[in-house]
This record gives sequence, C-alpha cells and structure tokens, in this order.
Amino acid sequence: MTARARIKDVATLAGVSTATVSRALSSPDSVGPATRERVMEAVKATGYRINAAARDLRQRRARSILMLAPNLSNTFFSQIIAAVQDVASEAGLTVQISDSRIGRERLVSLGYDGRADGIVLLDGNLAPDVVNGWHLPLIQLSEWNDAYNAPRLGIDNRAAAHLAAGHLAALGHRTVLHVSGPEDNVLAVTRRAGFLEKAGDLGLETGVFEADFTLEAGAEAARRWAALDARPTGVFCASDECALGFISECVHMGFDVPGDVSVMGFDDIDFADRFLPALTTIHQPRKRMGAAAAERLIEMMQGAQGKGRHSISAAPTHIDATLVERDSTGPVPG
Amino acid sequence: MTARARIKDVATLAGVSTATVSRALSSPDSVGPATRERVMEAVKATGYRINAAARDLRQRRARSILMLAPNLSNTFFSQIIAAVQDVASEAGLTVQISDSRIGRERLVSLGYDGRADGIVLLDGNLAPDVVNGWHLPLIQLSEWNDAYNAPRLGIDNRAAAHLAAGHLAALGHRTVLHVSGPEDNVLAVTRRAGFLEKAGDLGLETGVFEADFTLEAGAEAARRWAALDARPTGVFCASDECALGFISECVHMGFDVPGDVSVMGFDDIDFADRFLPALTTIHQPRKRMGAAAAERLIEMMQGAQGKGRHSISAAPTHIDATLVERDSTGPVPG
DNA sequence: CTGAAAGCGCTTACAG
DNA sequence: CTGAAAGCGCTTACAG
Repeated sequence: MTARARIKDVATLAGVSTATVSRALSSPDSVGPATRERVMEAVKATGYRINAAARDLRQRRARSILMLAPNLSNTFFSQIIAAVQDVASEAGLTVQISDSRIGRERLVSLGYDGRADGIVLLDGNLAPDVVNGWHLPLIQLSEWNDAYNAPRLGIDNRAAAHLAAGHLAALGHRTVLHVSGPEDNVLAVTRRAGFLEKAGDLGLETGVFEADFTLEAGAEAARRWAALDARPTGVFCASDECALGFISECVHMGFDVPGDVSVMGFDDIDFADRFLPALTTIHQPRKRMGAAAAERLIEMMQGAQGKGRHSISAAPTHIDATLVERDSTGPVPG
Repeated sequence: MTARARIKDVATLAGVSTATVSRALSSPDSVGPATRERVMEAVKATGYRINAAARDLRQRRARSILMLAPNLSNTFFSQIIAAVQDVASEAGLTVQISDSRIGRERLVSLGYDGRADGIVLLDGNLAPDVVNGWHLPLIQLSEWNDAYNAPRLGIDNRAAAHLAAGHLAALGHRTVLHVSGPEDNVLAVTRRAGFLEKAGDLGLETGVFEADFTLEAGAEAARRWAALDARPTGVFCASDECALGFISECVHMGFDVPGDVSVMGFDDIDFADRFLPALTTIHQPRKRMGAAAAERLIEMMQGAQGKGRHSISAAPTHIDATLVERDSTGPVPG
C-alpha cells in the first residue's frame, strides 16, 4: 500500500509537464493524441486520481452544496435530502449536510469556509444577518423567511390549507379544529391562517390547539379535544405525525375515526396510506421539491461564478400540493 | 459587499506577517499579547474568516467525514445521520453524505478525492475492492461485509432474531412465518437464519416469504399468507415497514391483529408505538449506533493521521437491541 | 516571540 | 501542442 500518486508522478512517468497532465485529464482535445495516450497510460500505471481539494482551491470553488435543516432526524427531510443528493451527484457536486441549529458561530463558518458554493436552506428561523452574510447562492426550500435575501421554493401552504378546510366542509362538518404547529414556525402560521380563512369563508366554527408537529403533541391534542364539551367533528392537523398521534390517542380513548371524528394531516408521509385508517392528507411532493431546489441552486451557482448571490425573483416558486382523500375523514356523524 | 478578506489582508492591517496571524488564530499562546491584540482587531475589522479549503490542503486533511448509505430516502437512516452529524460537529468535523449506489466511478472518487478523511459505511453490498481501495479510516455500521477490511458496529441481528422467535413461542404460537428481507442483504440473511435457528430449537414449524423490507412487500406477503391453507399464527417481519404493510393489508382483508394473527417487526421506528395496533418489535438504538460509529471513526482518524487504515478488531462491536412488546402480538388464537 | 520562505496539489494565463 | 512559472490561501519548519 504505497502513497497515492500526485500529478507530478504522472508527469514524470509520462515524460511531460504537470500542465500537460492536467490538460490531458480535463480537456483531452487540447493535447496531442500521442501525448494523451502516454499520459493516460501513466495515470493507469500510477493509479492517479485527482486531489479534489487542491483543484478546488486553485479554482476557488468547492463543487459542493450544503444542506441545512432544523432537525436531521425528522423523516420529512429524507426524500428531500435524497433528491438533492441525486441531482447534485449528476452535476458532479458533493453534498454536505448539517443540522441548522448548531450554534451561531459554527453556522456562520459553514457558509463561509470555502467548502461549499451553494446552500439549500430548510430552516426559516435562522438569524437573517447570518443567512444574508453568506455570500453564496442560496435557495430556501419548504420553510422561508422574508428577511432572507434569497429565492424560495415550496408548496403554497395557504392554498393547501384551503383544500383542507374545503374538504371538511364538503363532508358536512360545521365545527372544526386545527391542531397547529408552533407559533414561531412559518409553515405552521401560514397553514393555520389559510385554514381559518377558508373555514371562515365557508361559515364553519373554528378552534385552534397549538402543538408542534409531533406524534406526542397530536396525542396530547386528542386528549384536550376529548375533554371538550362540544367536540369539533373535523380536525385538521398541521402534520401527518401529529394526525397519527391524534388518531391513535382517539382510538385508545374509545373513539372511532372517522365515525366519531374526521382527522386529516399534512405531508403525506410514506406510512399515511398504510395507517389504519388510511390517512386523508395534503400531499407534498418532497422528491420533486428537493430536485427542483437543487436544480435551481445549480443554475444560480453557474450564473454566480464567484459573483455572490444574484438576481432574486420576488415571488416564491410554488410546487403543487394536492388533497389525498383516504379513510380518516368521512361524513359528519349523526 | 466587498470581497472577503484573506489572511494577507489581516496581516497587512495588523502590521505583522501572515505567519503571525496564523499563529495568533490557531495557537494564541505562541504569540505576544500585544501582537495578539492587534491581530484580533484586524480580524474583526476585516471580517476575516479562515478559508478551510486552503487550510485543509496545507494540512493534508479534510476535517470531514463521509456517510454512505444505500438509499438516503429510507427513513431508517434519519436518526443515524443526525447522530453522526452531531458528534462530528462537536469534533469540528463536517459531514458529507451520499447515496452509495451512485456508480462505481463516482464512488471510488468520493473516498479518494481528498475531501473526506473518514467514512461511515452503511452498505454491505459495495464492491470490496472499491471499499478496501480507499486508504481512509472506515467503519461499517448496521450492514457489513466480511470482505471489507474495516471494523464494524451494529446490533447482534442473530440474537435479536432469537428474541423474536422466543417471543412468539412464549405466546403459544406453534407455526410461524418469517417475512424476510432480500437474499443479498446481510441483515436479512442474518435475521432469517437467527429466527429459523431459534424457532427450530423451540420446535416451531416455520416458513419464509422473501420480501424486501418495504410496506408494499409486507402487504404482498399478507396476501400470500391469507391464501395459505394452514396459516401460521405468528409472523415475524424483517422490518417495521414490512410489518406495518402486512398488518394493514390483513386488516383490509378482514383479519384481526393480533386476534387472528400476531405480527411483529424489526427496528422500532418512530411510528411503531402509535400504529394501531401498536407494533411489537425489536428496538434498534439508532441514535446510539450513529453516535458510536462517529466516535469510533474519529478515534481511528486520530490514530491514523495519514497512516491509512489501522488495527482492526476482528469481532464486531455489538450494541444492544431489545424486544419491545406492544399490541400487535398476543396469545395464539383459539 | 516573529518573519521569510517553502510547500500542500493542483490549474492556467503567458510564451513559444 | 507544450512547458515554466505563478498562484489559489493557508501553515510550518527553520532561523534569528
């Protein structure tokens, strides 16, 4: 197991300069056929592979994109990460990943250390001065923050919440409950506003329980719901996890879903259609979201070429979310 | 928005050499207090941040670890990824992530381009010559391959499968079915062997359906099970997803779980205890697995210091997996 | 304690 | 088509 070959070793073996080796590898046409041949043989003989770190330093780019998400253990991100990595890999880019809640100093460094040249940001709660201080092409995906000076991509959460309200109303529900995400989360706030807006238009009576997207919070909300004197018959949870927790707890308390209460979620996670009952929800095309974000970012990176962040379209780019009707919602009881 | 400062700018402003700036930043004690003071002021004034790419090239390391998994969209990896990233971040390391099925050429490059100095490998099906050709500290996590010249970490899948067989037997089941993972997967093979071994010891009658860990495969297995003349009363699925698919399909076909059939899974994913019925399963401590792998790898990286892969303990390090009894298994019917 | 100089491993004008 | 040389932005023996 000998030390790995450097470009100089290849050059020596082939009897040419390192410049020629470099050219033979990166733009074969710029080199004579015979020379190219000899270089390639030397490459094979030495087992040479380029040192990307050195090339990147010289070219002042990293060929890498950084993904930042508020909680990597959240399975919602899995498909998004996979799609981003897939597109990046096709484009010859590497993917770096980090929890975005690693502390201000570390976070600043990540976007500033020369090891990434584009960022996919899935967190709308980072300090705007940090985000805007990164002089790197950046795209906001899913979550967003109007203070960030960067384009954004995602579903139209307000419109999606309208679908939810419309669905419950169509089934005859007159009093509905929203189990929301946390107050400081832009998705939660937007979904809630959208739901209440549409429910109001439709003349429904509304209530809101604040939760935090998790299974446990959903279960807790179910207990609060059960304790109510007049229980809403339709429930819209801000996430599928929350809805599954809600339903699970309802069933444990002896209620039937959707017989006693209709419950719907948001996201359409993989298990949604295998849950019992199968979950009515809003489908978020996460694979498409990730791929679109990566593609857009790569475009920006090509446009930027070290010129920092470039022209930002004011309007968010929306990806379609759709209502998926399954078995957890039904006609109002009685 | 001016160009970012380099170390030379700081040096000029502080009236010292770049060497001194470098020292003031990396080992403040090796520099006079007054000098240090002036340097720090210049750093603040210029907004200087080190260019990690340049430092890494000079120091011939990447301060980065690479995670390779066969399918990033698999939610099983979420917590592992989060834990690895957490430990890495604490150690000042960056995390690179890639699907391990990106093609031989790209894969070879990833471990060979100087941008990572350690690898967490979650795939036992890569070509051994590729894996062994990376001259980088590497640890196998969860999946493994005896042909890889690297230590491994994970639960004892054979012992875990014993627990499953023991559990079903203790409930009185005499004929049991295993819905396995794919034949070419080391986890699947090991779990199946362990289950059959223990079931044999306990005098149970056994059968196996080969599947592939997914929800759909579980549902398909349920249909095959239902079509059987003599239906096994206890079913052990090689993954929770598979078990959820199996149960879901059983219920859709009109069977009761666990009234008509006991079904258990493997992994203990987040939804397992909120599923209806709550899933009996084998708990894999994924967070602990990820953290342990990262810690171990970092140790190896410190020991290695460019010396390539070092001493490999033959025996795998096992992390405890435990049986979690919930509601999807019960006494044998009748 | 501090600086000048070499060098990490590449690429790329510039000449020829 | 090819090479010598400079340089990407750092760090680190080596001297003093």
